[in-house]
Amino acid sequence: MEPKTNLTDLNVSDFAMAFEELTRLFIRMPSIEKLSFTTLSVLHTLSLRSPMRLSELIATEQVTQSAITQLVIRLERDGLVERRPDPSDGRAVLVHITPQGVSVIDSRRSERIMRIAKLIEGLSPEERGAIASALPALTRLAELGNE
Amino acid sequence: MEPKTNLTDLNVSDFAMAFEELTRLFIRMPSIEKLSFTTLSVLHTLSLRSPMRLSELIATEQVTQSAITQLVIRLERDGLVERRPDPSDGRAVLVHITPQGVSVIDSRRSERIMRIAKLIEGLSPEERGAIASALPALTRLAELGNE
DNA sequence: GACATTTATATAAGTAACTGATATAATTTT
DNA sequence: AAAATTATATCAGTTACTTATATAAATGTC
Repeated sequence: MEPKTNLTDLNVSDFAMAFEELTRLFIRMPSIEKLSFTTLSVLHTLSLRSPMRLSELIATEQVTQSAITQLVIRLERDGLVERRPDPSDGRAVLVHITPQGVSVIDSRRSERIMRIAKLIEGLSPEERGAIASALPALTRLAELGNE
Repeated sequence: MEPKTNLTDLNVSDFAMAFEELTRLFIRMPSIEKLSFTTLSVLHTLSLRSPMRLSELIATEQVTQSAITQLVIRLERDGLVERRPDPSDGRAVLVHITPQGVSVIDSRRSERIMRIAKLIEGLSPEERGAIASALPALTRLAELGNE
């Protein structure tokens, strides 16, 4: 019998190392799309909540207001979002994700899921179980990270 | 007593969703550096193994050979790597990471570790334990992903 | 062992996506 | 109403990419 390690405290450095690798792996995964990282991040944000103002998008991304304005114009040109006026504020622009925009995110997600499934096949049932048990905690960690 | 869920099979879609958020969180984390994603990725690769040929770096990144050549020239200009001839092949260039290059990676890593530590404080001991138990499996998953 | 092919990198020219500075127009504050 | 603030757009300049092509060393051919 192996010792119960469930109460072992979490070594932050080990965690960071593991996630450094996983993050790289994750980012590289869906290699088909030709969209930049920032572009995909904006689309992803909009896939969680749409519409959003340009100013709200600026807060979530790490680029300037000018960059977001131009990026959203390109996204609209490509049919992935629509820009509409905000009835409650004549200055503002509400960015709506289009069905086509949603499908970009969805298809990337399903490609990622397929590839992850292949990797997971290489794990033992115990390893899979350990990850499954940690998922709720990992999800909560991500939530904490979004303030 | 809670049911033993260690043998529960891992739901890939849940896993992908959790990691989608964690990846975004992770990427945004060290916001100080002004280096592009590809640049940091090359530096990180070199922090794991140095020297490497340009051609090897091309294989690990998702940009063209031309882009890598230019990127490494910029990294050398900034003192983060050195380009030296390969004694065993007159065509090749060996890219060595410099101490300054290593320190870029290290300081990003420690900043990330500090921020993660803060987040982890918000988890319960049980949650921390669950993640700790999953770390070996997650590390192996990342290894599987690197072929 | 010259000749053709392949491999490793560099260079050139063009483009896309950013930055910083400034402009415009709507809203809010005084 | 005027002044200050906020939300977005525009402009000019820069950086990091792309594709196509060049160069030079190594390898394979006969």
